[in-house]
Amino acid sequence: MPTRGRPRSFDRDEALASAMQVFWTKGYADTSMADLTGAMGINSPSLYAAFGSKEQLFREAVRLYEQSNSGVLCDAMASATAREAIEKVLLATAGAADVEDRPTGCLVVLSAAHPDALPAAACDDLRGIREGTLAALEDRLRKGRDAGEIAPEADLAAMAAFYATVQQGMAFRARNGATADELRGTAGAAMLAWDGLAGLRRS
Amino acid sequence: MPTRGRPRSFDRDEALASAMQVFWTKGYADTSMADLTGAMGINSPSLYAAFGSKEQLFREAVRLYEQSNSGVLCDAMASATAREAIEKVLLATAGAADVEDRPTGCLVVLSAAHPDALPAAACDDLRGIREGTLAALEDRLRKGRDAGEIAPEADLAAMAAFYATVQQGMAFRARNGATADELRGTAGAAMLAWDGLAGLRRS
DNA sequence: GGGATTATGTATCGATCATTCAAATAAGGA
DNA sequence: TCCTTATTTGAATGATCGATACATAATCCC
Repeated sequence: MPTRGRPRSFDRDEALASAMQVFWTKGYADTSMADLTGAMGINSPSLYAAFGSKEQLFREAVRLYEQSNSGVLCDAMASATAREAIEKVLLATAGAADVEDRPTGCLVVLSAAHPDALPAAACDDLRGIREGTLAALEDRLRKGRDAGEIAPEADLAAMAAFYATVQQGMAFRARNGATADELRGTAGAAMLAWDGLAGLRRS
Repeated sequence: MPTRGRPRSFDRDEALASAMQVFWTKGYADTSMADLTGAMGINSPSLYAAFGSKEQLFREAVRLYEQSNSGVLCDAMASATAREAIEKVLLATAGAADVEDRPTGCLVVLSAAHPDALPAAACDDLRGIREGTLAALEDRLRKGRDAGEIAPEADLAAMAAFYATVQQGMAFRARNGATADELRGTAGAAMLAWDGLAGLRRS
């Protein structure tokens, strides 16, 4: 927007990405301004001019994270069946543990381990994202039920909550060293509950 | 031990329990000495004299937490069947969300969301506890397999990892407002994977 | 009661926290 | 070229961090 004045000497998007990595790794409370300016390669006045405050920078980092990952969720939801969609989400979560130069475990989940340690607005942002993901899962299940893949009496909210819980648990395990293969095993285990949850169990 | 000198004016165990609650709620990084001394009702020199440092106090709080909860795990493991044992663990985890005057979610799990933010020794303690829990689950599964409840070819490590993952996910959801009933639903959902995991699925 | 010993409250340490001030610098518009 | 605007660097803000020094208070042993 501002065409006048001294031009910014750093790439705002790159700096934001660097900040996201730091928050992702250390969490909000334990990330200091020195950590951020060091990783971003700028001095604090530049950070404040470009992002406003540590809290606003965090919220923007969370937004970037969410935008970077929403594609994966959408792709998974676009699968032919609800079962495939859920399975893809879990497998994608597992596979992320193998990507190099990338912190392990979901930023949105891990950041919310101690909500009281977060600024209220940031906490609300995170909850909104989690609720959005949960709603996306439930919506996809509903479509699957309408398509006859899931019994009409199935508890779709409980089903979505279960798979979200598994995904969140996988985030913790990934953060603490679990390999992608181990997590894929867990994803597969969770899918073994599908028929029972979907009311398709042959008794 | 020291029978001489001025006696301590506070109950060390009570103070430790208070400290545990603070660490449990806010996490290690975001808990300040002021938080601790306020909750414990003592001044910082007394805290340092009795506990050594913030880090040592945290580690002791973790030990207290583990001791307070190991009974529940042992009781569950003592169930007649491996299936019951696992189910009891999950239901106990769910039920804890309803207990008043007690932070929600597992301290050991939630504290490990950002391992880099913890002192190394404390991080090792937490990992040890998690590995111990995992080993307990797997041992109980092995006993169940030996008793014929689980197929010989079942992957016990993957099975234990799955249920540990669910438990960790439940800890996270409890921390973010899930009710005990919602969590019990998730526990029940996880148990629907049992037959498949145990190799008992009738095809 | 006197001396040894340990805990306590107050007051503070240097370091680091998030944030901002001030002066120098680099661009566009006239 | 000079003015305006925006960003830069470098230093410094008050607050809070975890951790202590010191003098006082309370107990036991003798």
